[in-house]
Amino acid sequence: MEYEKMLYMANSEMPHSPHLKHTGPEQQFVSQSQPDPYSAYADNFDLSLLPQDSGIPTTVYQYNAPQIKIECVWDQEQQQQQQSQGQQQLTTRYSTSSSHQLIPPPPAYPHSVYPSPQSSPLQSEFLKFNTSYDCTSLSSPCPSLDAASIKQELHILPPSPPESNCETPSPRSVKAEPLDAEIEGFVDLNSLLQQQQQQQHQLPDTTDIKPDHQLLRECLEDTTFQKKHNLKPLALESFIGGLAEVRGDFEPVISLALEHAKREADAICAELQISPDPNAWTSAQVHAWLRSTLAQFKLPPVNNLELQFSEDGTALALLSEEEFMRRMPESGSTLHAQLEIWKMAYADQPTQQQQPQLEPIQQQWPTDYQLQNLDEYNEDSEDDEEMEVTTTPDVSTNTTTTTSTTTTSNNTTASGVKRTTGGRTGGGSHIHLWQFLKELLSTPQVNGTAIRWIDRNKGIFKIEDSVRVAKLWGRRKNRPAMNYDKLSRSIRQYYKKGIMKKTERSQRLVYQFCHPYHQ
DNA sequence: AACAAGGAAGGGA
DNA sequence: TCCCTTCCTTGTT
Repeated sequence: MEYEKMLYMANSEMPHSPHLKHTGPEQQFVSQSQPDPYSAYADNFDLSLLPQDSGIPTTVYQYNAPQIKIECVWDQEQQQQQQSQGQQQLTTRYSTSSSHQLIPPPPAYPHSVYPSPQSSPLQSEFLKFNTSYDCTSLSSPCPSLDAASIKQELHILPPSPPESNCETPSPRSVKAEPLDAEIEGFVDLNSLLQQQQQQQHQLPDTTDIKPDHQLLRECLEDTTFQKKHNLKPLALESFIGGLAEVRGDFEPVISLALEHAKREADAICAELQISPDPNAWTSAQVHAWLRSTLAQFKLPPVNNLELQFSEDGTALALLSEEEFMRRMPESGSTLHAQLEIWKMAYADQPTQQQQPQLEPIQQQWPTDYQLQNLDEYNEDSEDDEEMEVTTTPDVSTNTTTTTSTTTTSNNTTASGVKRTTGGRTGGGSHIHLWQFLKELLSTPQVNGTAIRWIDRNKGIFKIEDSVRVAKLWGRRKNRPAMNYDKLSRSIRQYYKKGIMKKTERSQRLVYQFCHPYHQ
């Protein structure tokens, strides 16, 4: 169900324009007005074309999720048939689909699970979620985003931008080979269908049997998510022109997922009277958050929670997933992943939203308006003038806007290194470059294609996408002309200051933090 | 061409 | 004064 969401793009307008619509086996696209603009969502997935049994390619990379829609309805036989019927419109519309057909996963990978060489906490969490997921919950009329769904959406992150010089494969090439560890993902519909069939076999006499992909139908017909976020179907034409053009469309989805996380967190903040910034939590607030998250995910309560976690928020944020797992084998992964989402969500906030802990109840996540600006901030716009514009948060949104302050929260980490949580002021930021790089490194789910750890213990990291890292740095500092040449010059200044050093074996784009800056 | 290294000048807090 | 930013040259990959 999650990949379905990727087909809809956040849009500020209702989808008044005619929809592409399947009308049955003929698969004719017709233009018609819809009383309910969302009613076409389920129709876009003509499940009658799916075989009832196995034998269909249901394991797909998330990246190519929209392609499953094409592939399911567009096998070769149908193509020939429809061409012979002279359905010029459809043929034209899908004339390039053959070149976009899903390439089967490499044979080295198992059918249902593509292992990730560097499975992130979020990925592992999703895998856990995927394998233990109760199919019946798919039909829930209220598909609120839980952590797993957010995580999955976070893993649809597009690869590096076209102008990038990194080695990240393009969306086209990504289909044919193992993906970058940080962006690969999959949807195993086959396992879902098998679970559904098993349930049907186990309950042969129940009247609740749902034939003909009823489960998927219910999922697709459930437009609560789309209505809630005013989403519209993704125009298939955009795929004809190449996935590169679609790349930017994924970013709103990512922001949407982040927005969900932030809003959920916002509610929890209000309930627990805690800051949205985990680094600002006291030990008691850490315990409150842990309990709340355990309850939220219906995880078993942990005995001696206070004894197990004596850290404050700053120290908690530094704990590894392994440490979480060691302390809480059943829940550690989920809690760590959830904490990563909180950290990532808070790190993305503009400075005016990052306030000291004086009034935690007033600390809010970005408003929709600010998230929109965040999208602009994240996208690779060449229009640098746009970034110079300072905006005032829109008080008409449904979150409370607080009085703007330009406080940058400085915390001291457990290692004693001063840590700044990435605030931005109107004219740039006081964040140091090395702190910014660590910030990027701390969110591999988002920035793993741009910068990643080579050896975290030694503080060695590699800039995979120098252009992107430089752009991110320039945007953070409000320096539109920033490029890697300048950024690397700044990094080299750290050699003299003892913040960074050259690696033993000099490698391009590989740097190393000096102790204790990488702690 | 992209990157590495480093000198020099200057700006902003 | 610090921390970059910007520009530059030279050398390497």
